[in-house]
Amino acid sequence: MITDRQLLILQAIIDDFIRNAQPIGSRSLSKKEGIAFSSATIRNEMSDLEEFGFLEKTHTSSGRIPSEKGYRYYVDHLLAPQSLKTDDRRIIRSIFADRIYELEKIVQKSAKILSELTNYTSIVLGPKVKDNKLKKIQIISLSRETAIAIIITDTGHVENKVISLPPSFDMNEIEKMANILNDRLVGVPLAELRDKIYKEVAVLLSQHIHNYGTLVTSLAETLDISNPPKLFFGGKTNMLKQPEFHDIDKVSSLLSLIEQEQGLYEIMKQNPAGIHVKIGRENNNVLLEDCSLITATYSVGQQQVGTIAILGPTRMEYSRVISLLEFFSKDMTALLTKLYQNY
Amino acid sequence: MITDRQLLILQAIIDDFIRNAQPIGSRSLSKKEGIAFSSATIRNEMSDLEEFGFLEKTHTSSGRIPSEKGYRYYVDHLLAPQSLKTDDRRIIRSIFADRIYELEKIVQKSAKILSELTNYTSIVLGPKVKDNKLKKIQIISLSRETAIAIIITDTGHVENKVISLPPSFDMNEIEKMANILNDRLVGVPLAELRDKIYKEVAVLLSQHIHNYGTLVTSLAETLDISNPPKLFFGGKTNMLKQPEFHDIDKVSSLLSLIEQEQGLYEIMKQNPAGIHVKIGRENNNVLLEDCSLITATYSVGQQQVGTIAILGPTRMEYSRVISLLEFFSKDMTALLTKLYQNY
DNA sequence: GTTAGCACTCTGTCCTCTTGAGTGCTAATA
DNA sequence: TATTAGCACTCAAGAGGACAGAGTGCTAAC
Repeated sequence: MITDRQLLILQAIIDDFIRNAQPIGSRSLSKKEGIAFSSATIRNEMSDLEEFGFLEKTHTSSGRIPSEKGYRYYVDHLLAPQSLKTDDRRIIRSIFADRIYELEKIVQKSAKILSELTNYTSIVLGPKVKDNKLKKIQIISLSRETAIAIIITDTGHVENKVISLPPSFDMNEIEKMANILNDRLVGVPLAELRDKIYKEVAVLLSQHIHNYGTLVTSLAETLDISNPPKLFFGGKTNMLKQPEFHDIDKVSSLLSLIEQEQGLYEIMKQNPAGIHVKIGRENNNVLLEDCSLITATYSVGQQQVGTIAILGPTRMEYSRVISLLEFFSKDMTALLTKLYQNY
Repeated sequence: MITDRQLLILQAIIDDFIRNAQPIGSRSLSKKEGIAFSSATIRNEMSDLEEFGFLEKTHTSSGRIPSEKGYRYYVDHLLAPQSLKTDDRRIIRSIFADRIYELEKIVQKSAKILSELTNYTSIVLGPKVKDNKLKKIQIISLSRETAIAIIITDTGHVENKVISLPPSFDMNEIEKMANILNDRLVGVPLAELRDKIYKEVAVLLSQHIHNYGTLVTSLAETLDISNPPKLFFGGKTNMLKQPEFHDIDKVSSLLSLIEQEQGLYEIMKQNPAGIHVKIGRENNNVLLEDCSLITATYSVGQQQVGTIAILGPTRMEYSRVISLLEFFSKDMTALLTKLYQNY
């Protein structure tokens, strides 16, 4: 079994490594405050910890560094729940201080501030709109061939799409069309609009509008708001500041992954409520082998709407980042709930 | 005076350096096709070219590399107008092939494709909306305290803003308000909306609407669409592939510049029509000392609406990039003119 | 005016040596 | 029996030297 002293040493090593990014040896560790045993004793304990798989060596006579398993144990058992500095609280609160009504702007600003606070890369998966329900749809004619559909959802999200009109469409019929759409589609989740248009609206349109054939397809396809939630980033280049990423090739492929978005989206979207830590290879992605990803979710009322994550090296300040995200996610949820729940 | 043979040599050196990123010496140059003189002769000519300031050495016994002045001469006088490969044409045309009606999407896609085609970073300054004229404004109530203003411009650009309503605002007055706004503001350039609201609309609102005081401020401030045009990027990380940016610190500060946007925006916004090349320090920015920026503009009809740029190392394939941008800007202008001019 | 030849220079690479920080093992100690 | 001191050993990183390769500038010959 693992002893208390071993845990003390493990914790000291990981804390030190997170700070200095350097392998740490028995002698320097023995000089640390709170460590009262000789370097020889520490060597023995380290050797045991290595056998358990919590530590690794970079070469035979180097100091030890934490292994993935070591970080995992540290995160699961050794993390002292650190309370946030008032400064940090204040800065996070400032995100929500301005009266901003657009969710996207809040999300964008959050990404920026979280990356500045942590010096890592922040990724925010914006609110899922496709679960939102249609509140109102407006159609405004633009030219002979095009009109704009403005879609407003129950959470206050607004989206506009250009729809193309059939060649000989009568402008007077726009209002009729809008009425039909509102009549039938209000309250329908955005993801189901397309279906509903084909199934219910098409019939009605055929009764009231000339030339409805191509119009139905055009409507159904443009109102199909199944576009995945947007990803927002902050501090994309913060990775470059970390000593473990001073290798151009590593950093290059990592940044490509970030820029591509697709890969990260897959990772972000499957996120259960609460705070989760994925360390190194737990991310199931070669490019993220040396990274850890800490995710948190935010909600409107009880409904979880988005995910926020911090991406850093495995040698990440877990404690601080977790506290930040906890605080942030609580505040964000509170704000969103207040703003949008009663629509 | 500079002789024809010197120009031939200068051109050969620059072409070679653009390809291989290695200083080039007299002997290897003498082996090149089209160069019929001995290495000694070339050495003499190179020495002259260096005296003129067109070439540099990295150290006393190294081969030569082009100086900024060398590139400048090359771009101004030696560039053979290269015609585009049909492949490239096809790919650029494909941007405009889909029936996309939203300008932003076209711009975004352009940035992506141009960066893929060149392997450099592309930057597109989106259309200036503030010169657009208001075509229609719609107001849709959202909650007790908020409503959405939808602003449509003569170029088909749509923007929505949340406006906050005074506490005891009567919902029935929304339509009245919208009518007043439309009546007074249609045809007004977006940049002047704010002014016009204070000067003309305020009076009218005071006559027809209770509680108009805070409403006017709220309207004026939210409808103030002086937000600068957006910047779109493609291939932000392409810089990392260039051998001259294999230095982390250099690349890090350059990417920060790109991520900040502000600096680049300043550079992009002041752009006269046509294609322009800025080499190294001509960019007036320490971080861009080793970069060249080639910009082109695009228009709707006669009105120039945006700028597109390619950012690469000074050792850039000027000829190819210029051809690409020329072709692109012509096509883009043609498409936009067709789509939006007759609104 | 052009070219051949030669002495010289600088970079990059390879090798060796040395130092310092670390380890593991063994024997002495509390 | 658990801890510590001591010692031999290992490895990385840095310094210094030797050397090959690619280049230059200059001078003299063509």
